[in-house]
Amino acid sequence: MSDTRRRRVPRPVREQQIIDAAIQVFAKRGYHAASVDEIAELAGISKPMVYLYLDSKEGLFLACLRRETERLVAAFQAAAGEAHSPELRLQSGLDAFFTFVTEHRASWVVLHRQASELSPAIAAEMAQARRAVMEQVAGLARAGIADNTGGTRLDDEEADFVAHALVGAADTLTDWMERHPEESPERMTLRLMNMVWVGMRNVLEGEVWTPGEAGTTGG
Amino acid sequence: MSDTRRRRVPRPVREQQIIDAAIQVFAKRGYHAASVDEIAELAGISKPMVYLYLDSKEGLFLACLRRETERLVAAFQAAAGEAHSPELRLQSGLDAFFTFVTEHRASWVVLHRQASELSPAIAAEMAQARRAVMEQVAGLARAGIADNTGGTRLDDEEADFVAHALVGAADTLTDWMERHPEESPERMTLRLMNMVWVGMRNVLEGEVWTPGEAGTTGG
DNA sequence: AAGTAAACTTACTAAATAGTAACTTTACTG
DNA sequence: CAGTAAAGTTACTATTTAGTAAGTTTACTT
Repeated sequence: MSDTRRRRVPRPVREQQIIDAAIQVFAKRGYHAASVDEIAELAGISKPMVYLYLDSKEGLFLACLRRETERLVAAFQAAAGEAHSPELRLQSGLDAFFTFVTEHRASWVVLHRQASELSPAIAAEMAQARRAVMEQVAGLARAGIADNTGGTRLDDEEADFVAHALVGAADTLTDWMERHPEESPERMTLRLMNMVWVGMRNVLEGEVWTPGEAGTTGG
Repeated sequence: MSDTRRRRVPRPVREQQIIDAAIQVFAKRGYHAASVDEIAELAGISKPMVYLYLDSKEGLFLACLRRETERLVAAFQAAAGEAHSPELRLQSGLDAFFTFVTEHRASWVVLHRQASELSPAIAAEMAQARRAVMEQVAGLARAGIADNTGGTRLDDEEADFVAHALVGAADTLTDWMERHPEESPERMTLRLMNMVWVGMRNVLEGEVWTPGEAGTTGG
């Protein structure tokens, strides 16, 4: 309402608007089915502007990928950095993740659900972005469990296993969240921690689950 | 070597070969980037045959989706059906899942990593296929936990939460498996059960994880 | 060994769309 | 109030690729 006909937007602002639009369209259609024309239209400009500012469709996608990865990792780190124990850091980090995904659903789709159909250059950058997220979680898992058990340290392989399981669970749980809009990110985190935390300790303590011993360890 | 120039294959056989090829190409390139020409060439025939037998690109993709979903669900059910307790059924089911994914990696990519970029018709079928898999796991989770705790029953919402977390974890763990080829499906299942099973019981028993109580319940 | 139906091909059309060349318009500066 | 650089446009090309029409070849029957 402040300015209905605000043409002539300065470049840095326009670039972000283009990326905003691109994220929506990429998420909705997928990389190939997304047309640069549609992105340009949603951004309120014509196609050549997109090419002038972002070089190519691939460059545009990479810009989206970079910006959103940065935002997600920043949110995760900011949240985890505030907490005082490793366990609380994992909680805060998961919380930040669910909050981010709730508020930027399209971003997450772009970041995570475009595994195939991409050029090698994009695939490489994608893998790296994924590794960055995974490394955050793996770090917390490793530190958290080591702390709880008094010094024993998960080796990188096991921490990585845990991180993959956690990120995967969190990812798919975003589908569940869509059908349960009443569920807050905080409650999502609690539920997931409930499911996973005790088990994570078990893995480390050698308290192995074995088929057939159902119910003998608990309650 | 049995027959170097085996032209003129009967239709049912050729159809399966086309679907085989399509799965590889769809998994490698994604739905849109995959060209019917490439699929035809990989199948050892020319493009019009694909259209004659499978109607359209969409029909071809749906055929892939249906056949592989059927196979996965069948493998899961067969494995789970053999076991005698709900807990063992979940174990067997997970085991079957990891085995399937190991042996048919491309199928899993097609089934699971093509969320966007699809026509409404395909998206609908995809969602249904996903629900079928999810329902298997949710059923086992519900039954398994109810059994262990002596009759208390997870409501559908919670069983669904658990199922989403499990399927999501298993999905992303396939990435981890790729970098750990020495890890058998059986060991994957054990690790995941270790991480998750005790926690699942906790969720149900109201043994709530709360921030700050780290390490008070365990060893 | 014809006859025939199923298996298969070549060679096209039509549409979509990434990317560009050549231009026009606005806002700001001296 | 010119001059100019940044912001923006229209109108094209070149390529890719889903889908088809019209024809050819092989295997199997009688």
